[in-house]
Amino acid sequence: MGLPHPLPAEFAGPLAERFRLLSEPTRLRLLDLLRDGERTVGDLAGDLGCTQANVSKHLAMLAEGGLVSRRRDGLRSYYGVADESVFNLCDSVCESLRRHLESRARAVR
Amino acid sequence: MGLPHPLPAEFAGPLAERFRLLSEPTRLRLLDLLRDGERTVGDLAGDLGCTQANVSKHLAMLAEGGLVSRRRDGLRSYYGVADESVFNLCDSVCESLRRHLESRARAVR
DNA sequence: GGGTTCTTCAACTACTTGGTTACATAGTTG
DNA sequence: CAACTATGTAACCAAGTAGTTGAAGAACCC
Repeated sequence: MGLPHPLPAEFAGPLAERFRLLSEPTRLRLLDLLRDGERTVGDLAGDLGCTQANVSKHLAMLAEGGLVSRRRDGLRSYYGVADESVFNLCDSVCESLRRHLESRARAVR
Repeated sequence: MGLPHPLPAEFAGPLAERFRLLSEPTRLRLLDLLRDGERTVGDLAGDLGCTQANVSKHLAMLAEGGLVSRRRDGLRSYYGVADESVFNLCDSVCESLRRHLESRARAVR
């Protein structure tokens, strides 16, 4: 388990791709909005204040990467979180970020 | 601790920035190469087979984000991992990726 | 000092991508 | 069927960025 070391170039690509999926504020907010349960595209677009087409595109990316799931019911598509582990990831990064900013602040002093 | 929910837009930006730092194969391989200890720029460039300028630029980004540290000694700059938690992150993502690919494969069958 | 080596900065190119607009598709309701 | 609604898709534009090349900066040796 874990990563091979040294990391072969073939592994670095897909890994980076995965991180890239999370490197966009709108996508992160989408995931967060889905945290409480399934939502429709228009619904999410309303909450985020951006166009429906834009949201649809981001959701398609997330779905392609397996982070969200899609369920069609009549007119609407209901999207939901497919991989809860992303939230642990975000928490981890948040902590690391906080540490960094704190040491940054300490350095200024 | 943890992330605020709902996630405010001001949080999504820095969080995404952090993920973006990891969304590049060359930068991931650099971090991996540093896993065993400090290395110099030219050294790393040799291992990766790319130009020194390129490596230097990537390292500067990682340093700006607090993921690597820099120590100057005479002619060379020695870079090292400043935040070991990135490796846990990579492991997590790797696992999630593996799950996704497996379910993908199962779906094809 | 002059010369050398390692590192970094600056300008440039090619590519990627987030966002919008407009249109197409599919389902629903009258 | 026709009107309407929700979603997805294609074309396009602007901004950001990875990589190269060339020159400048910094520390060592003679």
